[in-house]
Amino acid sequence: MAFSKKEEFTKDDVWIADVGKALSHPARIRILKILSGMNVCMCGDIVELLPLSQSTVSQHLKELKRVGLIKGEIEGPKVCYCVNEETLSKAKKEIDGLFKAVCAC
Amino acid sequence: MAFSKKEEFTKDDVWIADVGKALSHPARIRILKILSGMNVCMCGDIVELLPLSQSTVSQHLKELKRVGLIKGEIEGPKVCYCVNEETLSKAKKEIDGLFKAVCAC
DNA sequence: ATATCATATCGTATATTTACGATAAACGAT
DNA sequence: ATCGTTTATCGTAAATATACGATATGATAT
Repeated sequence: MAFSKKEEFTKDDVWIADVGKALSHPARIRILKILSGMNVCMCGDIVELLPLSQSTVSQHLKELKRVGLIKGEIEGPKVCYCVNEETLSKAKKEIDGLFKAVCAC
Repeated sequence: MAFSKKEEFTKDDVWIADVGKALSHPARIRILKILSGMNVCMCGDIVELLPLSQSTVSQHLKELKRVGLIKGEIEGPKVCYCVNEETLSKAKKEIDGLFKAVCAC
């Protein structure tokens, strides 16, 4: 973006777009699914389930954490990740609202 | 992406990610909302409602069209855009499914 | 034929994303 | 104190995304 114009949009639209961005890579969709159901899950476990290097997975986790869709608790040398139900719930509501506003579905 | 590894994920995950990408810019969220309710809408009308140049808006429309969230019909010299209820409906269902899989919401 | 209008595409600059290996940082165990 | 384990960050390269002005395209009207 040759200096992005995101300031010129509403907070709501920017937030939905941010969630969209977090969901815009299949690895991150996969990570969310992996974390679901589990109470916690280590980064290393996720790395083993994905065709990506440890550092790349760490970046994807960071992006999901940035928007708040997951959270990570440091537990000794490990970090235990889990989905953030609160933000996910908010995201679902916002996206539902968008679809409701945009089409009859 | 130093040659993306998207082939290594499931079709479903790639598709949801693709929808996420289409929704990952506030201008495109805005465009969807603008098109909603209207049967059709010209590109030029949208340009006037956004703080972006005509060529940039055209690119955003192209991205939305790529995933199928909107469609454009050529009508004389104009192109009339409208939301694609069919794809939006599918997108809503898939995203709902993701959220249902991922959290209790 | 030519002028006009609407839109897409091209060329370009800059920013961001994705990916990796290598290294650093933080902790527990020996 | 040093070692192994786990994760984050740095450095880097290549691909994409965002934005714009300029130009091309395609259709209608004169």
